Amino acid sequence: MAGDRPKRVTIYSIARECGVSASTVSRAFTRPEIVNDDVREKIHAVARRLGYQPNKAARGLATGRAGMIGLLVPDITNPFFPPLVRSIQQAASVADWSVLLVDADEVAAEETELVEQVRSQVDGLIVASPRSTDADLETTLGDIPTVVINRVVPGRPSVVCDNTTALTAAGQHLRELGHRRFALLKGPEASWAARQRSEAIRQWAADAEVDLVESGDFAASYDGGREASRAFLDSDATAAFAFDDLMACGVLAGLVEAGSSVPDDRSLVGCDDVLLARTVTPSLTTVTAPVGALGAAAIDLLREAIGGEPARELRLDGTLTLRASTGTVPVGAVRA
Amino acid sequence: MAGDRPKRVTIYSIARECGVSASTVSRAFTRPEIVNDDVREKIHAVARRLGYQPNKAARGLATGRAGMIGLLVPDITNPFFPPLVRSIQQAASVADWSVLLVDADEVAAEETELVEQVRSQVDGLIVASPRSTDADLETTLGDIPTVVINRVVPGRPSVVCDNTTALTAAGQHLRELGHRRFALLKGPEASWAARQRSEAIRQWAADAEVDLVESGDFAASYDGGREASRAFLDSDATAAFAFDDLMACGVLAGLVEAGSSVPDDRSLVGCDDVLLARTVTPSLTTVTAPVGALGAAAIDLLREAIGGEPARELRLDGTLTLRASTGTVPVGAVRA
DNA sequence: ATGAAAGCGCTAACAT
DNA sequence: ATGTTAGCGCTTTCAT
Repeated sequence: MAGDRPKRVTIYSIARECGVSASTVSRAFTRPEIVNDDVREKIHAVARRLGYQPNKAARGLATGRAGMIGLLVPDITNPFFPPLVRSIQQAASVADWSVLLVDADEVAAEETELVEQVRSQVDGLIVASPRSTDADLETTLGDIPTVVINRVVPGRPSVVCDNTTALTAAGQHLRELGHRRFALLKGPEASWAARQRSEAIRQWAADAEVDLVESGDFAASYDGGREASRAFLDSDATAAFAFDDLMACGVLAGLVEAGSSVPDDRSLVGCDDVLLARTVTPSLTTVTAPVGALGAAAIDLLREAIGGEPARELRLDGTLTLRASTGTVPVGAVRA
Repeated sequence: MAGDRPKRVTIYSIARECGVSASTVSRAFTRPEIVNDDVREKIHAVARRLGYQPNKAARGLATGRAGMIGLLVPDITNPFFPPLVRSIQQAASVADWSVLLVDADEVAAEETELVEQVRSQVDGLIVASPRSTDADLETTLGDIPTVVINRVVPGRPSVVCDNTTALTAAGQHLRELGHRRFALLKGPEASWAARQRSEAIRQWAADAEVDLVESGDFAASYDGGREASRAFLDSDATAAFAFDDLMACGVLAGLVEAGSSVPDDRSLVGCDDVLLARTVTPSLTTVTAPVGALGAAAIDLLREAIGGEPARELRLDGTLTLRASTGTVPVGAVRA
């Protein structure tokens, strides 16, 4: 019967077993090169045999480095975030960081409180698409190294997915399909990304000299999209930009329910390219976000921030992905 | 300019500021009732002013309680998990636990290694739908309090969603719609839930005296479903049970592509009732899992396990949710 | 190259 | 009710 681990395995138990001091054991793990080959081998062997795992809390206490980062998301339930969480976690683990996930449940007030709670236990923070105001963020974040995803906060390192180019391309695409009147179904005003996307589309519409009717903001959810579909129907636009894919799916459902067919009667483009975008019928023309790169960049920036390097603002371009939700404008729809 | 927090705020800085000992400060937070009202007030006031946050690592070191639990999921990207993660996190936070999320990326070998890594930093573990074998789980888990979700592991507390009743109801429903020949599109053999679901359906089919053709196992993913759709088409079944909604969506896509219409030509039922199930066209008849209750129960069980209480095995019933993917058997499809 | 000792921030006896 | 002290497991000077 192997595996009779009586109590906890610490550097002390190992030290005793090996006839060395605890410091040597510690060194054998943290700076192996400075301990003699034979004793290092022995220590490692014993450690493995005993199933030793360094106590991160203790190490953190001693070093001031927690070995953990906090990841704050507004809504883990939103399909945009799980892949992002994964990519961040993967990048974090190569930097030897665990990830403390915190879900704010889409309420801004929670965000600041939650940050307050985790700040003592982490080396740094990644906050994704926060809903709080800049001012609130600034005061609760204080001097804890933080990188912001999909938002730009003055003085903080950030990495955003820039959808401007792709959204412009989407507009052009629709224009070539004959559309001249567009609906902009706006996302939550509190979302930086929503504002950025709206601005990009506004800009494009002005340049392209097409009509744009804005409505919203709507919740970044399926139900928000249902609501938005009414606005789409009420406008006499033939094509719409939804804030994100989730909302677009709701719009789709609303349109179908109202007897409007996509893409035959109306065209629709989403944003983010979440799983849903591919599985919905018709599949969504959307802007694909570079989620993997986003996560990796966030970790890089965080490392820099902890190292005291100046804050950088990264922008990674989304790319237009053509699918089935966009088509030629229906005959007779083009106004005089 | 407020906010010049010189160094770190500890119980000592507060103690000094208040002219009391550190222990009193500590007590003011951990057992407020045993310290005099006036000094408690003062301590709290100063703490608030200085922005004191107790250092969880230190507290954990001293108490042996980490204030953190680990949550291991096989694939955060699978839409079943985010709502579960949320419900667990909410339940955990009322027990004053933070949640360390660990994504195994669907590879069983990772699971044991990841468990190894976090076990030292958490009070307990919740492992959701693990893919590892019982034996592997048992050895890596060792004596760390653990509750298992959607799987039964001898000797461990567990809470599962029992889909037997609902699946049986689904079968009955389909039978009433005239279906007599069914396809069972099986999920990953390593998944306990998959085996359980298959068994339930097998049982029902035998009792109901209908034909059942099994195929799989298929990956619990959209692509797995695409693959499974072939098997469905090859069998001459008129209705199929997919392992889960995600797979069902893939099946749907495969059928559509092959020119088969749901529910006109074939019926399909999923399982879990993830967001996708509602948004896909046609929306999926599926078994709704009580995700909130699952999370709450898991935390309860974990608390019990940590308290040394004997392991309980909870089963929470899923409920059948009728939607648009099931319909009457097509004329002529009923065999002699 | 290794050991001894102090200390990270906190809690928990044990005094008083 | 409050102060003193020791110690959680680890790292890190400082000696040797």
